[in-house]
Amino acid sequence: MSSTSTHVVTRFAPSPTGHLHIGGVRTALFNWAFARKHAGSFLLRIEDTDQARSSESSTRGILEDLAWCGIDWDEGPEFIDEIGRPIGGDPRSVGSFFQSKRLDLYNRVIDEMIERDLAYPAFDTPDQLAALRKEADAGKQSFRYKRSPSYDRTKALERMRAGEPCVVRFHNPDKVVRVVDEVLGDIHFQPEHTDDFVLRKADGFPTYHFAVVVDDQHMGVTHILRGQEHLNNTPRHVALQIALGYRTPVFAHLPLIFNADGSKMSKRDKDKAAREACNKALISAEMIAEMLTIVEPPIVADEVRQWQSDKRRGLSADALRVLSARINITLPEIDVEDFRRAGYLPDVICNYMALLGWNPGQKNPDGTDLEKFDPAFLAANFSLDRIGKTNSRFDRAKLASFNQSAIAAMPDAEFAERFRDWCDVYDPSILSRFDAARLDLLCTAAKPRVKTLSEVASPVGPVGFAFIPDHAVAFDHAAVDKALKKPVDSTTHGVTTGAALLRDFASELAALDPFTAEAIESSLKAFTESHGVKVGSIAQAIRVAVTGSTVSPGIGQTLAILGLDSCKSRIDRCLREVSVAVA
RNA sequence: GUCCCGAUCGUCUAGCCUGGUCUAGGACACGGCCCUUUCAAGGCCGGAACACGGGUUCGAAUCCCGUUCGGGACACCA
Repeated sequence: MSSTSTHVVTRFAPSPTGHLHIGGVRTALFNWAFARKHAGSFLLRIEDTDQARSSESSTRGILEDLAWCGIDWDEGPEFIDEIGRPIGGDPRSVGSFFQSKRLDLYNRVIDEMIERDLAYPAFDTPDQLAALRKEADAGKQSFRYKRSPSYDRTKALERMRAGEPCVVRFHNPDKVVRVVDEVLGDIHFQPEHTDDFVLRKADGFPTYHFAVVVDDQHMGVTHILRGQEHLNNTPRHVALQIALGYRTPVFAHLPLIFNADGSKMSKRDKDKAAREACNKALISAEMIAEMLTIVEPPIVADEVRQWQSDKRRGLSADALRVLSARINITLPEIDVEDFRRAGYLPDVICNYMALLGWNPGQKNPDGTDLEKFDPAFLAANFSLDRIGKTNSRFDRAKLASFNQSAIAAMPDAEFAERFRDWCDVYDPSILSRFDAARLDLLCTAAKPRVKTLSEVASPVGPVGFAFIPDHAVAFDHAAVDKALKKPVDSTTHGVTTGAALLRDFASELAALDPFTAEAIESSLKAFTESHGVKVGSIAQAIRVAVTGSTVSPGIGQTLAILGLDSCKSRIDRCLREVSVAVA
């Protein structure tokens, strides 16, 4: 492949029938990286030839998702990203980038093909086709449509011109088709497996196979990187290209990505997880419907029952979100939007996805494999020959680990900014509940402990204590026993308890000014020295009093985040409850 | 069922093309220890894989064939 003579053009061509799937991110990313690497163009084309399933809102969502990932397209629908940068456009005048707006082109090509008998109208009804399929099935053969030898072309053309509804099929020559794939090598498909597939549907829209070939030609696409599920479509595309005298682009079929259990990653996984959790917890349809009354449109118990019993049924994204929050489960992330909401960083997502099927094959200075890199590195190092052949499983734990280390490596201020951006979109109330200084403290404490941004705001996350009202702190029994009631040796007070130490320390705390993490820590040091106790014995007592558990960030940070009033209130309440329990 | 593709630790993978340096390396996860006011992070250590069978060769994870297993495609969806 000579990189000097050809201007590389790659493309990502989603159909706008939903959100951008995480698997789509990798396909888009590889096409993007390949174009960048060769100083070519990456274009985005919207394949909206399925009139029933395509939607404009879905198109917008996909553009947003791609842009958020940092995958910018040189050509395609115009879009302004979050920092006001324009993406897309049509510098070579090859648009439109919506297939639904290219019908004239497809029809011109179809007419020419019919003229040359490269294509022909067919009038079979769906029922007839179903019967043929059934017949083939019974004969243990795979069904393939071929024009019958008795086909009367003249008559068929007359019927078509008379306006009789029909599809147009490709008159596929019986020839061996060779597919050259940069990942898989040469693959040969025998003539007996070719078929006369449909080029134009009865509704006048092109099929995927036809539109893709025409568009790739007319848009000058040189390299097609796509999922392996398209491998069996490729001989069709190549046969069409040959018949039409088109260039054959370079193909690279990417290995597939599955769930950890080997199942297909699908939107239905969210329904499955929610359904199983409801069943396990014996939550009735009525209770679920009750939880979902706030969803628009409201969902009634009958619908819930159907959803519970029928695996093929799905609840709306909103409904699933509300339900999962109410029953306190985490839904599996499937779409880019899910990962964004969960608080994964776009660069980390790109990094991790790139590793599923591609590997830079380089070492770090310490001898370990180079695995962590940014999009710029990918753009500079991406190559087809390092794409693997084996399917992979999506490992959320590894993604989370990458995200955690990326977060930990960030300066505090940057992390706080990222978290504020996240709040803006997903939970703006946090921004009004915490003043700027407290939010910064919270972020500093959370940063080394969270894997995602959403974890910062989670009541069960490492700084969850800050999101619980003072009166609602639940004191863990075992923690209370261990940190407050168990005897503690003090050189000045003899045998005492955490609770007693806590009472003493609380008054010192009240006198602290300023109430900062550093001041609290040094006051704590002084207290332990004067009382001759270990730091742990008092620190754990405080921790249990203000968080209800023995786990929290550093005690200075923990108290500073809460502020003096909240600390006092929590400590008082704890002491009260403990003494009641003791008495 | 037919066609197509694939096969290295639990998972992602390096190594394979250009056989020996591989008693197979790394990462995530897991277990242990250390550090420590808890948690997280960090440090150290550990268990863990060439699917199987034939060939070629002095020598095979690497090349060839077969078996098995896994996956994909078989629409007027894309």
